[in-house]
Parts: sequence; structure tokens; C-alpha cells
Amino acid sequence: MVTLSSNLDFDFQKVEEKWQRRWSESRIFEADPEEARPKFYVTVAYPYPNMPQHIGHARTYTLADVYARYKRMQGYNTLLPMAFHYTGTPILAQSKRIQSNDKELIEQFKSVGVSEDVIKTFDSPLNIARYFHNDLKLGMIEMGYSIDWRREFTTIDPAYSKFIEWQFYKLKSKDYITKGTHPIGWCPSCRNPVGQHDTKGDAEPEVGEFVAIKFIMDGYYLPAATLRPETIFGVTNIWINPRSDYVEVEVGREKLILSKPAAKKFSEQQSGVTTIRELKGSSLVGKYAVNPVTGERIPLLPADFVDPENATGVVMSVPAHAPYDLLAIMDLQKHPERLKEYGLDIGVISSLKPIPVVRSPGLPEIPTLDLVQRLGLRDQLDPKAEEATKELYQREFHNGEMRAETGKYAGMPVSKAKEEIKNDLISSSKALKFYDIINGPIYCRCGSKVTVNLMSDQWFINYGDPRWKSTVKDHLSKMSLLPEELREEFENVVDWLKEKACARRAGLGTPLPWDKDWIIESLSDSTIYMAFYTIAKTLNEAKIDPSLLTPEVFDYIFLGQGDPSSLGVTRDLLEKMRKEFLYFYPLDSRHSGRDLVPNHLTFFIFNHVAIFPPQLWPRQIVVNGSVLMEGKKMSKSLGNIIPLRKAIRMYGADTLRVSILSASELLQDADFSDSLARTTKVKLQEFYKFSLRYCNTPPLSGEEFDSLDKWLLSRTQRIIEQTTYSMENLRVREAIHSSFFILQQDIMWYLRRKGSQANDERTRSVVRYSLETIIKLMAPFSPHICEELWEKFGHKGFISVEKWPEVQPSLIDERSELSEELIKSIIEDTSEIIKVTGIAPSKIYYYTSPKWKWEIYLTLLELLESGVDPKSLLREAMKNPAIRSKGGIATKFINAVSTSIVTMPKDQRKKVLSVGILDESDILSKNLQFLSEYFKSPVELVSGEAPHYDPKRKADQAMPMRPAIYIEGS
RNA sequence: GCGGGGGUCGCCAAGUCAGGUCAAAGGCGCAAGGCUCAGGACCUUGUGGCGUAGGCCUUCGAGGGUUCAAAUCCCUCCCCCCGCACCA
Repeated sequence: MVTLSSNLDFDFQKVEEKWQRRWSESRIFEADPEEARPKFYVTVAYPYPNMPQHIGHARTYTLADVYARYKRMQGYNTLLPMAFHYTGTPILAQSKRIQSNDKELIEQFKSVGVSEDVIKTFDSPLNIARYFHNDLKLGMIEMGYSIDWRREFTTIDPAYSKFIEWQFYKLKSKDYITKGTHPIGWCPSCRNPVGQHDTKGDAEPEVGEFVAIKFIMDGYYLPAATLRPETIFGVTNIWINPRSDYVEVEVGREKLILSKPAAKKFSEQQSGVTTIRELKGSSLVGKYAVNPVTGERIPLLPADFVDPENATGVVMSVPAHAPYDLLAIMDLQKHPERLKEYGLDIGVISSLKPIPVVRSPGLPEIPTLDLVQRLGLRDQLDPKAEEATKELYQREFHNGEMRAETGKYAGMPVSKAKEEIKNDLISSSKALKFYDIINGPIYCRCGSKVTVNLMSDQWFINYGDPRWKSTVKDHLSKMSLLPEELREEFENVVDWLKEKACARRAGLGTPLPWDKDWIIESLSDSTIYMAFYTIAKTLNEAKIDPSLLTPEVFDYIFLGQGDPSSLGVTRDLLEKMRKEFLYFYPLDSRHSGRDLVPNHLTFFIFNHVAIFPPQLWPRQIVVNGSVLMEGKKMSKSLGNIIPLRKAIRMYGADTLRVSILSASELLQDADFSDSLARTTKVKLQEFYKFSLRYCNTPPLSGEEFDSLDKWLLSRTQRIIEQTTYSMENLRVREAIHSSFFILQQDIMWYLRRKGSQANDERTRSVVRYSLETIIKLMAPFSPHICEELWEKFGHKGFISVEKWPEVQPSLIDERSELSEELIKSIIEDTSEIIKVTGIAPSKIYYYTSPKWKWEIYLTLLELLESGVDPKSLLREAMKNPAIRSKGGIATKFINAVSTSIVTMPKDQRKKVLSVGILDESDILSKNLQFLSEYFKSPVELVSGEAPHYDPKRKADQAMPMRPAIYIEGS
């Protein structure tokens, strides 16, 4: 068995536990109001405790923690709280499945490490919630999140329920709560709404709204269900499946005939439906009905494609626009004997002519005729008929308009006519709405088929309210969004949001205060809870009796309304809570996964805007993408979910934090993999080991520095600047890249360049300075390892509250940066020549630029800087007498350098200009030994002013920042 | 359909907002070399084409355009992914 030698280097678990303990003991993450200090308030969407958390959850939480840690180091009194969202139905569904000994779920729990004894207790929903609540919390602690745990709560705590009641009273008082009906997936045996987690195979039931047009027949109505009510003008007949069972039902004073399964569904959607009698489909065929719109008398004909399970089992036939209808008619025309069975005259069918009602550009008069021929459709059971129907529907819906024969709808676009005709038919009670599952069949976990129930008395939050919307949009435009690309999406969500059903019949949560049969659902009770954290500490510590938390109490705490001396809670406590709320609010940054953009995050803005005064509305939203596992989506069925706490033991918390956040930028999906984690782990350990070599080196003191020292000190400033900029925009991948990887590379280059002086005390102090900078910049990402190093470097306090590094302008040294760039580019060019020519160098000669080239070079840069067009660069330069006097040699040189000058980035151009003429001979002469060692060959510097040795006439090629090179081979 | 995101050198993926050091970071894979009894790990080098001098040519979904200069800006088209609710 091979033991990882790395275990000897850095024991992640031991060090992480040590610092987690110290953080907790020292209470550095507990934030209380400090009037003199600026605050920063960060929250992240609280978790739903029905499964262990995995690496995917960790991304959002880690990001929020990194941000909080960064802001804390910048001196803000930073608060990051956490709570647990018990509200909802999945936990309930799970406990039911445990009660019924569901093997699949039990296996799932086992596979994520839940013991059998614990699973046994999961027959109670609260036990599930409490178990995973604890598991999640431990995971957060083990990840090193800087959370103030004094503010923890669950959403079914009585105090929280009181808070939610207050929220709903507020919404109601502003008329944002409405009541209505809406269709919902429903299990007829359980008598309960059915969501995705309640179905076999976790299929989401999709509800479709049909218009059932009531054709009139001898005192009965035949409700023909359609998705295209506008085609009512083109109906030629009604289709009935002769082999199906139909029933006659009575609703109010109306008698309807529809298929047997449809009648059952109908009774779920409509009260007072009674069945009168059953009848065979065949007994209906051959009769006649009247089109309620056109008054036309049309026959009832037999068709096999009519599915009694689908909608009403009565279908109106529009052969001009529905391929199925045309095909069925053609079938009958081919088999007239079928008509005789029902006593129908053959003439009936041959007289059926398609009646066009929609005209679309590019489509013939009767589009179905063309389609049937083109696709070679044979009969009504042809599988391609489905596809043809869809295609035609799309084209006509988007491009078609109603023909002249359609009366008041003539000329109207189909998309509009459809809505109008539907509304007209329903309001004149010539039609009714009929709902059905359109992606069925879907089965409830109990085995019954899911149907549609029309929930009446449903409560909604009316996010469609135009005034409310416009205030939200207005505030949104003032909010910071990270990443900014999401703004458009948010704006669109605000636009199309309408009524949101806000209560359910079942689930954990807070009952609606004025209608206790309903429980406020989970997305509606989690919109303003960030305010609750600010008082949760006091509620927890003072053990305030929840029953005292009346709406008036919250009115005072959050809105400053009412008289604090006349409420059940003492005035002191009330004022303390109000003060704390006002200190931390508004929320500075809200973090969540991108899946919550179209719901939670938008509701969050809506509710804040509705309830709090404008100065307390949230300031920023941060959204991140999800995590992939080895390039694939994490899913239960793939079995590729690693519980977070297991991963922490495998790789260490710092490794996970850095891996997840360095894998991608905010919005992209981060691809986590074992190899990524291993690599990261090794890199962190190497950094730790390397840093330790400098922990006893004295810190930098203000003595003399050589060009290389100045270079690394200057580079370090650039890295601080870059990393801080990245952190401000939460470009975490970029921040880790520059602070950890680039700066380490620079240190290594510096040491290599220092050669024999690499162990001089001054060199070591410079390295120590850069290392300490990395430790500070990385502290938000890998806090444990950074604390450990910080301590090893002899510092007393926590790095977690150390000051974030700031750029020291005095340490920026452009001249040494340029001189190092010169060396690097010489190495690059020389290597390139050696590679291409295959010469094994016996001697390398470098020719520097003569002064006059530098002068022209700088003049050209100045010209560009002053806005001269690159095209006229040569002409402009020649206006300069000093250059003109050089004649053709100057022209030649300018042509040679112009590309590199024109393409030089602005920053670089400024840098070169501000440094002026670089003494290349001096720089090179000091580095000849290094270059000689690098290329394992003697190196000679030849002055470009008067080259004494230039057999291949290379000296002419020298350009500023780019000495000419001549290599002699053996 | 509506809305959002995206197509980069074998794969993954930076770069696009602020055009120029971009034949284009980094990782994986592949190839050669080093280390080693050997394998793994690790290190070095190479990885669009051509080239015995730091160069040239062709590339960033396709096609046009703007510009001294386009992966980056503008227009048109093609293709892929995600969300559309009452559910966390």
C-alpha cells in the first residue's frame, strides 16, 4: 500500500480543525453593530435539508464566504449568517416513502452515508430535516465558512413564522395578494397536488389548457376539445371513436356527452358533475350536431385516432388545417363500407370539403392537402402525421391571418384571433376550458394516473401588478449585478412575472394567517428573511416568547412605526433589534445559483421593494453557475454525487475551495474532477512547503535594492492591483490565477535570475515579502493554510482579519520591469533562432541599438501617443529635421519598427515613453553571465554604435528593446 | 414560441466588455527526452503549416462590412445548451 508522501508535508485535516476551533473560540466572525465602522452584509440562499450537501452546493457558499472574507480584510464589519429552509413538500414526500418502505429511497440515503438506524427515524419529516440540517451545518463549519452562527434559525421556528405572517399581512394590506383558481397536477387517490418529486420517475406533470367547444345535439352538448379554437369556422364534422365508451353527464342544467375517462377528469375540474348514463361511441356515430358559431349542421363520424384518454374524447374535424382530420376523411372515402355500419349515406362523406379559415404566406389554400402529398402520409395512424400537425400549427400561428369568411375576426393574425375567439366562446358559454396533462401518462408514486384539478380559492402574490413591477425595474437598474450579463435576464423576468400561487395544501411551513387551511409555500416565505438574521441573534439570546411577536412588533423593528413602549416586548429589546437591523440593512450582497434567477432572486427584489423603504432595498446580487462532475451533470442516477463532507476528508477544505473557484468564472459551469482536486492539493502543499523555507527570514527593510529586487517588488504591486480588481468583480478564477500562480512564477524566475545570490538575506527578504503578499491575497480562498503560514511567519493575529494589501506606488519600478522584459525577449529570440537553424552555438553575439535608433523610436511613440494616424506615421516623422537629416537609413529603420510600434499596447507604450532611453548595453553587460549559462555558450556584447565584429552584418537589425543576434555554430 | 447563454488550434477551456505584445494562456491527451530495474508520479521540450536567423502563410461556427489593424466592433445566416413557474 502506497502512502501519499504529501501527508507528511501538510496535514489538511489537522490544520483545518485547529483554525476552525480558534476562529470559533475567538469569535472573530461574530459581527455586532459598531457605529464607527462601515459594515458589509452578505447572505447566501439557505439550503433545503433533505439530502447531504455536495460539491455543487459548496460553490455558492464558498463564493459568498470568499467575498465576505475579502470584504472583512478590507476593514468592513462583515456579517455572513446562515439558516435552514424547512418549508416545502419534498421532505414530506420522502418521509411518506420511508413509511411505505420505499427501497429506492432507502438505497439512496444509504449511498450517501446515512446509517440504517437513522433512516428508520425518517418516517417523521422533521427527523429528516433535523438530520440533514446538522449534516449541512457541520459541512459548512468544516469548509471554514466565516459564518456568525448566533443568528441561525429554521423556517418553521415559531418566531420565524410570526415574521412570515407579518410579511403576508403587509403584502395583503398593499393589495398584492389575490385569490383565484388555477389548474394543477393532481392525484385522484391521494387527493393531493402532485409535483415532480411525487411522481414515478420524477416526471414533471405539464398542464395544457384546451378549449372545449360545445356542439349542440338534441338537447345535449358535445364538448370538442381543441388547442386551435380559431379553426371553429372550418369544422366539417365531429370525430367519435366508435370503440370507446362515452358517458352523459349533467352539470348545472347542461347535459354533456364525453368519453368516460374525460368525464372523470371533468368532475375534478368542475363541481356538481353527475353521470346520467353510459353509451357506446358507435351509438353516437351517424348523428348530427350543430356548430355553435356557424350554426351549420355536421355529421358525427368514426375515427380511430381519437384517444378517449386524451382531453374530452370528442374531436372537431378541420380537414383544411389538421392533417389528421384530412387523413381520416380520406380513409373513410377509401372504405365507404364503414359508413354503412352506422347507417350513413356515402354521399355524406363525399360531400365533405375542407373549409380553409386561415391564410398564410407561402402556403396553399388548403395547406393540409399539400402536406399530405409532400410527406406521403398514408392514413391517420401514420407516425409522420404528428410531425406534420406540429409544423403546420407553428407556421399558421406565427404567420397566418384569418380569412374573410371569419366575420369579425377577418384579417386578424392567428395568434391574436385564437385568444379572442377563445374568450368570446367562453364568455358566451359556447365553450368551456378543459385541462389535461399533455405529457402524460404520468403516475403518482401511489400508482394512480395524475390528472388535473382546478384549485379554487388559491392565493396568489400578484407579481403582475404594473405599479409594483415598475418600482422593481427602477430599483433593479440601480442595483449591482455580478456578473453584469444577467441584467437583461432579470429585466425580462420582472416583465413576464405574473400571479404566483403562494400557498399549498400540504407541506411544512407557516399557515396563511387569514386562511389557516393553506400553508405558505417555500419560494414565498424566503424573500425577505435577510432582515430576520439581523434580529435573530437577539431573539435567540433573549429567548423572547414568539407569541409576543405581533405584527405591531415587526412594524416597529423594521419600519419604525408605532409606539415601542406599548408592545409586549420590552422597549430595550425592541430598540436594540431596530438598531441592529438599521445597522446591517440594506443587504450589500445576495448570493445564489443561477437557477434561482427567474424566481427566488426576483421575488427577493419584489418583496423588499413592497415592504421596506427605498433606502433599505438590496444593493447587489451575485449569481454563479453550477458544478459538473468529471464533465457531466451531477445526478442521482449517474451516481456521481460526492457528499461534501466526504470530499473534505479526501482532499481538504482549502483544496476544495480553491479547486471549485479556480475551475471557472462566475457564470460558467465549473468542472470538478478528481485530477483537478489532486493537482490543486499538490500545488497548495508545495506552496506551503516552499513558504516555510522563508518563515525565519527577516522582513523587508528599507535598504538598497538591485534591479532584480526592484523587479519582483514591482511585479508584486502589479499583482496586488490585478487581484484586487478581480476580487471587486468577483472574478475568482482570475484572482486565484494572478495571486497564486503568476506571482509564484515570478518568484521562481527571480530566484533563478539571482543565481548564486538566491540565498542572500536581502533576496530572501524580498521573497518573503512576495510570499506574505500571496498569503494575504489567497486568505479568502484557502484560509486555513494561510492562517497556518501566517502564524509560522511569526504573526500573532488572524490573517482572516489582517488588512488586505494595498499597492505601494513607490515600489512600482517601470525601468526594472522593462529591463527584465528585455532579457526575457532576448532569451526567447535566441532560443527561436537556435531551434530553427539547429545550430549548436559556440558563441553568441548581441548588438544593441545605437542611440539614434532609440531617439527615432521614442519620437515615433510620442507621435502615436499624440494621436497621429499610423498610416501617416512615416510622413509625420520625416517632418522632424533630426530624423530627416538621417536620410534613407532612417526611412529603412522606421519601416522596420513601425509594425511593432503601432501594435504596441497603450500601457506598454506609456511605460516605454516614461522610462525613456534604456541603456541596453549596461543591462546586457550585467546579465552576460546569466545568458551564457542559460545557453551554455560564451556570449559577447557588441556595441551597436560601432560594431567591431559583425561578419554577417547583423548589427543593422538591432532595434530598441530588441538587440540583433548573431550565433556562431561549431 | 418567448426569454437567456454559447460555438476558439485533438478534447476541456481563457481571451471578446475597453480592437494592437494573439498562432492565441492554462489543463488534459499525444510525442520525444530525463529520472527509474520497471511502471506510475514528477521534470524538460514539442504539439496549425512552411522555414538552416528571431520570419512568412493559413486559422477563432459561415458569409459580408468597418479599420492602418478584427477571435474581439457592425450586419446576415447556421448550429448547440438552459429556463418558461407554483416546485426547491
